[in-house]
Amino acid sequence: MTPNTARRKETSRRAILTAAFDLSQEVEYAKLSIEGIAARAGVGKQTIYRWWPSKGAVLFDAFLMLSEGAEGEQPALPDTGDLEADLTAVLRATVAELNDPRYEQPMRALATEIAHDPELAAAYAERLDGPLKEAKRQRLRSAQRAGQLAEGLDLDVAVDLIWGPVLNRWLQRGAPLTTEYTDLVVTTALNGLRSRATTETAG
Amino acid sequence: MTPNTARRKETSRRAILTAAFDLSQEVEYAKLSIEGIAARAGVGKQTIYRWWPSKGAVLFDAFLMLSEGAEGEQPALPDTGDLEADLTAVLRATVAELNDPRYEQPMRALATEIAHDPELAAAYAERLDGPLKEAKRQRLRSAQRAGQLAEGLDLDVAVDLIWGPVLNRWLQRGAPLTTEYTDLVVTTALNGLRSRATTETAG
Amino acid sequence: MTPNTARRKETSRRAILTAAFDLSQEVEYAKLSIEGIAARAGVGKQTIYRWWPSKGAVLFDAFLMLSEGAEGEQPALPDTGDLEADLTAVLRATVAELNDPRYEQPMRALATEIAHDPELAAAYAERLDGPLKEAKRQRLRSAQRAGQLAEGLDLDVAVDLIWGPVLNRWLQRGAPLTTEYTDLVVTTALNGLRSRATTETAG
Amino acid sequence: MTPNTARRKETSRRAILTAAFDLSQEVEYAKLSIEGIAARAGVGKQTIYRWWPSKGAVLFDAFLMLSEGAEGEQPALPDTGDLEADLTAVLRATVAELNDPRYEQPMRALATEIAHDPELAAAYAERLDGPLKEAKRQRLRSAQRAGQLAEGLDLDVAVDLIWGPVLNRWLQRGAPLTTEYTDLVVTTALNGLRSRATTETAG
DNA sequence: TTGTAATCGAGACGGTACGTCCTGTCTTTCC
DNA sequence: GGAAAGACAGGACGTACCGTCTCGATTACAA
Repeated sequence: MTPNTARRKETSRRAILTAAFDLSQEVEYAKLSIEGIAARAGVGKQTIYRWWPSKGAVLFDAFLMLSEGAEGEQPALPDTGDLEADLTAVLRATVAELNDPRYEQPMRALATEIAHDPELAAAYAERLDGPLKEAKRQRLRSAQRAGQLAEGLDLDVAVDLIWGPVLNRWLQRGAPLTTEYTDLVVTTALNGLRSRATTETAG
Repeated sequence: MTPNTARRKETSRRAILTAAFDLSQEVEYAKLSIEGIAARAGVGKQTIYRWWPSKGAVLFDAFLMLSEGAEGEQPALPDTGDLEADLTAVLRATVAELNDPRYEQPMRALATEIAHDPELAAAYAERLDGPLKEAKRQRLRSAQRAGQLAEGLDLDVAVDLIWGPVLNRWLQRGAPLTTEYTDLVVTTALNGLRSRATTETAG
Repeated sequence: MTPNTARRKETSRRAILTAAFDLSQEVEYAKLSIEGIAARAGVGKQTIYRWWPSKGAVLFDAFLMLSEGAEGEQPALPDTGDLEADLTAVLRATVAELNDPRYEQPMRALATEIAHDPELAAAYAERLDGPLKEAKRQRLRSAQRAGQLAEGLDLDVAVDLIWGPVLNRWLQRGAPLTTEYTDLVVTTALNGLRSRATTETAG
Repeated sequence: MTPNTARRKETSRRAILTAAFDLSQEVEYAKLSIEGIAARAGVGKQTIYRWWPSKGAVLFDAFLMLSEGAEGEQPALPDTGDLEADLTAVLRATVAELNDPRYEQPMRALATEIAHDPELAAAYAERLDGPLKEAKRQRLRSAQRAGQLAEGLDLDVAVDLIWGPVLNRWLQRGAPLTTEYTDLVVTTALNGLRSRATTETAG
């Protein structure tokens, strides 16, 4: 039932993933079709259906191929010792990527597929977002060890507190995603919403 | 060119919106079709195409109808004076709604339509999310006036800092959305990530 | 369930039948596809599937359209009083048609569809072959009344005895279908296989 | 180019022919596929494509295998001296076979392949129908020598006059194929259509 | 006795067509 | 003129086969 991976044709696999990624930026999401991907890749439709369970899974693998090609396995955030500066810099890069016409539509496509497909979401969490999230946690852990972050801090929550607002604003298009906004998110997340005076004098 | 709203049949309009909402929870998103909505509503397809520009717009109006029916126009967050308790309670209610099988699929459907359609996003931001966001801002403003929140705080960012992580985790399915998580988000957002000692000595 | 014939688009119907007939002579039978007919006719596939149950049924209607266009309702065989001459002439015309490149492939296509589809065969027997067969019977009946044919003769069998060998040789390609052959079939069928002497002395 | 027959695997060949024949009676003609035959025979598709040029050729060989297995090489018609009785008996057996569910569909399948494939038709005429037709001619020749059939009779035409109507009615499904019909065909073919009185008095 | 070359089962491949579903438009008929 | 109904051209779906191809694994002939 599961096809024999050994006999798989690597050139076709790459052609499909490349076609999927390229088309997802060229045509609007609703018109991204398996038929179109197969045609662009010069491949029979069955070759796609044989190896991937859904359009979203193809897209996911396309991103995976890209990320594997680009990175030297373990990604890491910059660590200059200045956490706020480092986070600000990273988020500015993220904003640039999210607004980059080469990536925006493909990323929206993947994000919405994930929103409707738990299995795909799990794969994403594990294989694409996982390493990235670990890098983020590492940077925060480093700052925590240096006494810059609260001791009892839940690092997962901390990561969400910084990236959650940004990703949510981007995906839901509440407002344009700017570096001013992300800079402010970093500062506010680090300092918290509370009035300093209140807490400090209370202490 | 624009159809005459005066002659519009209200019963058909409501039937369409009800059918759209109901179907969006019954069938998986990919199988939600205008054809299906029309059939369920007992309405000609043209009646939908005449009044709405897209499937997402129908869904949007369906939510609008629901929200108008339920609320007395201006929504407001509870204000007991204890900000953390109030936010925690509100977020717990939000989690319950996001996880409610009656709303989860329809909300995901609307969210993904928004992610691909700027016009729809603008309508959402203005008419559905707008009043809600204003209520959130109001609650924070009240706390700010009471000296509980930092003076220079950007309330839009503050709102995002609390709701962004939650909505992002829900939509991207990074992990199950629990009240433990949202409670922690509230506390962490209010207190900030930084170590108190650090900031104080640094100040 | 059954589509509403009243709203049917006549131009599409004719385009489909014309395309079906034309393609059945241009491409080899195995490559005659509904998809191809729809494309040639400039029609959606569904329009074919809506009105015809099978490829053979389309082909059948194509022949029906042709025959209705050509004939003034009741076909008749020539009746000069000389039965053998009349039959010979008719069969020569039949041979010409069966060997005519415009008709050969379409007719083979229809014949083989009939061979596998009893419903289609019944429709053929009633609507296409029926009137023709009646004309053949009529001519024989006329000869019978004139005392030229045996009194107890079963006219259905008589018709088969003349046309059966011809059609069978054509369809099964046992040997080239020539007028020499059909002339001989007519003579032999009329006279019978038996030696005259034998029967007479036996009588 | 031509594969080496010496190395051919006989068990696969038989499995293929058996599967082809069996499937041609089990599934409707349009669903008879090389893929299905290979699967049923437990054979790679290439093994079929290596040795046969077409589906019809496989079917033809399947019939050939059957006919060689059953018969002692030269078939012969019964010759009791009573031609009419002998022909009637043979045709009754033919009718039984044509109506036998074990043979009907396979025979229709072969017949329609032949109708579209001249090469296959030639092979059929020579190797399958040839010996049978020779036997029919032999029986008629015997009767002719005994003075029962007209001297100048063309035996090929004579054979067609008897079997043509039967095969044509069977293949085109004009009407159910019964022994009453074939009995009548034999009698009528032998006696001819003409009125005896006419010919006799004319003589 | 051991290559070595062809056949074999298996099944992936680029394609074509299937028959179904839906899109967005159009037309008919009723109200 | 809006509405229900639904036919229409078109396009994508996911499946089934086509005929070709490549892969080891037999298998038989020649060295």
